[in-house]
Amino acid sequence: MVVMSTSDSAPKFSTATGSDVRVRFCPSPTGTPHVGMVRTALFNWAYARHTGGTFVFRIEDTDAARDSEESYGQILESMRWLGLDWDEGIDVGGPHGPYRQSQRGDIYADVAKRLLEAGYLYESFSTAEEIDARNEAAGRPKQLGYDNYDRTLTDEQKAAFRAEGREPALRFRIPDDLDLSFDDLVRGEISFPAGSTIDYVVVRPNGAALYTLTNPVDDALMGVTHVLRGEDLLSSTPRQIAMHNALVEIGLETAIPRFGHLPYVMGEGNKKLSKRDPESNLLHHRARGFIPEGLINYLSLLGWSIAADRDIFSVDELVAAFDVEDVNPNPARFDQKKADSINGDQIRLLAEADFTERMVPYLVDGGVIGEEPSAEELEIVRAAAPLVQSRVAVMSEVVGLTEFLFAKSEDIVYEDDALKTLKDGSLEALKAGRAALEGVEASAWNTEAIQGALQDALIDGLGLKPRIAFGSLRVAASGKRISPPLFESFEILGKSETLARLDRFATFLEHRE
RNA sequence: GGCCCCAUCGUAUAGCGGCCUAGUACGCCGCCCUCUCACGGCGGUAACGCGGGUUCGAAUCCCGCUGGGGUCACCA
Repeated sequence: MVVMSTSDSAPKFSTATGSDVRVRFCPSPTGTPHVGMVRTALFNWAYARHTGGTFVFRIEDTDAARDSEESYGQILESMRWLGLDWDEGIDVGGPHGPYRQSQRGDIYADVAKRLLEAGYLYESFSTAEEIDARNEAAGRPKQLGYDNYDRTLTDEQKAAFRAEGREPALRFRIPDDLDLSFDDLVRGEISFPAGSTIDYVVVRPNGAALYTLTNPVDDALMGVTHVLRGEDLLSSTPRQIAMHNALVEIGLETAIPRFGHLPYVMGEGNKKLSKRDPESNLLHHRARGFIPEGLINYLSLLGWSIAADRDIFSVDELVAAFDVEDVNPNPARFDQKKADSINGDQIRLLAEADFTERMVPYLVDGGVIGEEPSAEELEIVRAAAPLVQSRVAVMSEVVGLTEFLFAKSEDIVYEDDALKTLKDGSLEALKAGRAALEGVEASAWNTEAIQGALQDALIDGLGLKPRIAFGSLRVAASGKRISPPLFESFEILGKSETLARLDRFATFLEHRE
């Protein structure tokens, strides 16, 4: 028996590897940047950098009703903040521009015309209401959707519709008896049976091309070899492959891109992390104090891992190790605690000077220092940095931890939980401590001297437990139960400010009795 | 409902037939360090959804079930 080869009609997928790899990130600018979107951008970028290929960045703003310039700006800013640079696309240009789909209308009109002439597209006059009505009349479940009704419209029928003033949408004709299969980069072989994919609209009656056309057309024109995108697009892949087949046939491209569907990023419960959820908002994470290194590190752990026994790594290490084929297909939950922990680890890895610089905008935002910080303020920031670097998981925490260093003694607020830690003898310790510090020469006012004086007077002299001895001093200085190391803090405050705080707190305690 | 995807500690993952009495990290608990809190160190808690196969041997391969998710727009 002779087995007929089907290879002539079988789809030809890209075989590009190494520096021939071309991937793209193509968000549509609706709403604030979402962590799932960022993770998609990250994996595309990492794959391009890993292979030495090309990373294309284009914007799919074909829906004027939903797209916004604000969102566009936020996406660009986020990409730059994260350091995800692109080789072709927005702002940097390239051979296949423009890279905003809203500026490529003529291109889509031309391709649609060629597709229509070649018979891949047909005119469809059915409205959603008419389709529903027909399904109902035929006892066909409404969920089955479009019924391919307009495929067989005669010229007379079309003319009649036009005579009524109706203009057709353009639909793509899905081949009837062809299973649509592909080898997913992260999931392996996936096949959709013939008949499970229905004809879909690619151009509106007003001539506006839809994502269903613009996305594959631009991938073809821009030479994209690997499409790495969210799992939510998985079920639309068969119709895109059918479209790519047509694009190959009309000579717009030579091969179909390979597809890889990245797992969802889930939120609480079992739902996709929604746009409403603050955890999904990249800007929110940045405001809280995620550093790019931390966010990238954590996000790459959602569906991927660098090694069996390690999860803290640099962006360079990610690039060196990343391969889409290693991506895990199951959905991952966004775990804020783990994310914070990873971010804290990355913060600790920062050089002290780098960390110091990064503190500044958070301190400005927190109202702790001025928009244009004074030299004195910056000096305090510099001195405080090493005290807090190992104490924060997110940068915004530096505000609460250091604000007392910039405050005036009269502005210190003694917090309730701090006051509760005070035991009998606190006032005595406070006064003894004050006396001891009074004896430290202003010219020798440093951590060692401060610690020595306090140690001698309170621990050795009065025989107090360190916890008792220093507890009240801590509250006096910061008003809080938790603070950076005491002696260092006193050094930064300076002798007179330190004594003023001890005096003020002593007065406070006496009046409270 | 049709079609598709997914299934290891609470979470993220390692594991791609024997190295697994299942490793790591976060979380949680305990201890140590310690002027508070962190950092750091040590230890503990906790998982292969179920049922059939295949195999000398299965977390790993196959089938079924169950469970979860997605998608069925003139949005992207």
